[in-house]
Amino acid sequence: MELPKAYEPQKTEDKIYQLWEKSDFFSPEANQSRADNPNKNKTYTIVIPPPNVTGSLHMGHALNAVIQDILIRKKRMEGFRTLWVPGTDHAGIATQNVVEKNLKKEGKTRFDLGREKFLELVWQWKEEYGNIILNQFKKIGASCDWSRARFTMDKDYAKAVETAFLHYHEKGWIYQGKRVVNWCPRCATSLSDLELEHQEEKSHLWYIQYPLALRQAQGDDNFIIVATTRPETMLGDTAIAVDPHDKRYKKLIGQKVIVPLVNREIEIIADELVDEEFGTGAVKVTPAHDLTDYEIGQKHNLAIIQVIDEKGKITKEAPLPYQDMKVKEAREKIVEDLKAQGLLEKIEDYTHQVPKCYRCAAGIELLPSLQWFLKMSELAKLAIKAVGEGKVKFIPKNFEKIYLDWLYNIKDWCISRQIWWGHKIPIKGTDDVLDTWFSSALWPLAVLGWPQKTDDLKTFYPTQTLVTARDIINLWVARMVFSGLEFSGKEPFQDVIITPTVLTKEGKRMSKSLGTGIDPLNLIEKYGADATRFGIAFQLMGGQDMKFTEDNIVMGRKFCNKLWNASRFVLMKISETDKTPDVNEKTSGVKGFGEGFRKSLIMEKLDRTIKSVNKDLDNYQFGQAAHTLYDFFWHDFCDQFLERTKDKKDGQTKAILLHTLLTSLKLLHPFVPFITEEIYQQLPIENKKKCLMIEKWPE
RNA sequence: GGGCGGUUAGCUCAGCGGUAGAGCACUGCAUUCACAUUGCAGGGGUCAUAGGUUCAAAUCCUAUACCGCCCACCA
Repeated sequence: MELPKAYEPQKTEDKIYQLWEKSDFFSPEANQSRADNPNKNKTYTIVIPPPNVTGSLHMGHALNAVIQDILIRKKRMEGFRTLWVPGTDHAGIATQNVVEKNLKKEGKTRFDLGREKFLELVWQWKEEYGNIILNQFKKIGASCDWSRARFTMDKDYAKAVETAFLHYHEKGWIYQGKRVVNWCPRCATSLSDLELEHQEEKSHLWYIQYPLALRQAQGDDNFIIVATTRPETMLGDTAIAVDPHDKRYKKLIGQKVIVPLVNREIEIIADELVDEEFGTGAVKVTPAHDLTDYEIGQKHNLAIIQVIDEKGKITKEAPLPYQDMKVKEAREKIVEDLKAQGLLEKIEDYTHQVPKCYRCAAGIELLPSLQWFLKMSELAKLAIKAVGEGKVKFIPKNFEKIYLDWLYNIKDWCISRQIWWGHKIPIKGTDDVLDTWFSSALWPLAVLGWPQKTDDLKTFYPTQTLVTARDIINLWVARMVFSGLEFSGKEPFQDVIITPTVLTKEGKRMSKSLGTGIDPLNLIEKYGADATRFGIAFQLMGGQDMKFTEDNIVMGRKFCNKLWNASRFVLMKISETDKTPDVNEKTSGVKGFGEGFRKSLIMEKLDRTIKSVNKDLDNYQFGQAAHTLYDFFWHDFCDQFLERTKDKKDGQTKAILLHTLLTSLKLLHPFVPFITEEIYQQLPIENKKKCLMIEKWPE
């Protein structure tokens, strides 16, 4: 068979992917063809981190998919019953926002449509776009079992969510209460702490005089000054607090002051939570709109006056002139009014971190709201223990700290959201839906059929390896660990590989809105999926970040071409005689070519390469393995050995050529599956399998 | 404010106690014999800075400076 001179990925990849899909070897039922397979009763399962139905493939997904595919393909060749479960996440707020945005183009809001109609639209969106990203995973060569694809709002999945909720409820861990929560005025919903993003903002510290209700003795100040970053919340002040040890204010404790503009009389109280070093050492207390203030309020039995509502506007609890103003307007007017009354002592520049919604970047308000909470103390203990005892391991290990720090300081989880797209809270009279992460937390269990006692659950749970990004270690990974333990008694996975964050070459975050992203599909189109995969893998050297450069993909393409042409050479060389060398799975299986076969330099190097690649992959050192394979194949095999065979025609040389090529193809297959499969299909070997994908992995 | 990671050739990164390496880029030569997406040869680095440990430090320790990320109720 004549191979073209240059490898043409565009002509090969779809064809090869179809070959694989037709073979059914992506499913664990079909890939156990070898009788001599010592691993045939062992399973190896990965569940994909389900991408949001809003998105399309970005470099983070590509990186994530490449790693998982390398792992699963190697295990499959080792004879494990491998299962890689794909799927998508309904991504509550994110998806709802996308659909709302579309609606806005027609000048409508979701409230114009009503809940039912709006949800129909979201489902339509899901049907239309939900699988796009999964199809893009196919482009990159992902060997998922597509027949087992799941969506977090499938009917069965909803059953799992309901079961989990009711289980917690029965245990008394779920409660409803009015608490000060993070509120996104744009999305009109509560958010958990993990759903906030902090952004630095240049603002001011306003120093405001609060006049004392009773005039003090001559010579004393007749007011107390507080410093605040949020003057507008003074409308809801119900106390002034100072550090109990602060000598400056000792004699004022217990005195009353008048809240300017509001004319409410409030008390000066003492509380340990106040830091005498900051500002003036006196702080206004607004229990309705600040967590620390809320805490102080609880201790001192302060009234909670809500002056900001769910739309980010000033409520009727505030004086008339400010009512219905947006927070920002109210702030400006209040500062002006204070100035006019001579109560504004000074304004300082002040830079601080302000919370924003992680889905829409709107400024977060803290306000009292009736929400559902999940008690976390016992669940956190489970998750801590799993990592503490080494049942769940993070790679790299230092990410365990992020996980543990969060769990040690855990607060109860606000699980209700006031949006429409999601799992409804299974309690009558509640229209709220669950935090999208409540359902994601059940992913490894639910995709395998839990709470039903399915065969899949029995066979493939717990899974082995989770490959994910570090920004969802707590949001997702920690919650999967305690969910898995609570509902099955088993950790949902053993190893958690935290992938590097893909940055631009300049070291900036890749972002769609900034236009700094690189579309992996463009790379695939331009260089081929294998080149893209190899380029990515080559760069996976264990750093926390990865400044992405296309140069590596260029390298990947060159390497694939080298692989292609070396294979052409070997095939030409072999066809110089009629006799096809008898190459078996093991080096020793090559008959009739004498001792020289095993003792040749190239065979020794091949052997070292096999050992090295196995060791690296066992330790998840993907980049190192790729480098080793590159060096061996290009420099040892092509530059050295292959050059020296050009004037040789003996059988032994041919056997070594074919054997080394075949072994290299096997080792390279997890990295560059398409081209290796395409070449394998052309090899004149005995006992040829239907696909390289299920050939025996070299050990 | 706390924590984590980074700072090595023009660029992206390995090396982590014993005479500086790879890919890409660059220079010269070769060439239609698997591959020009090639081969051979080569140029290029006081390994962020300052101290310290050691016979020996890019590599260990301590500071400092930038860069990135995570966490945090200093109003």
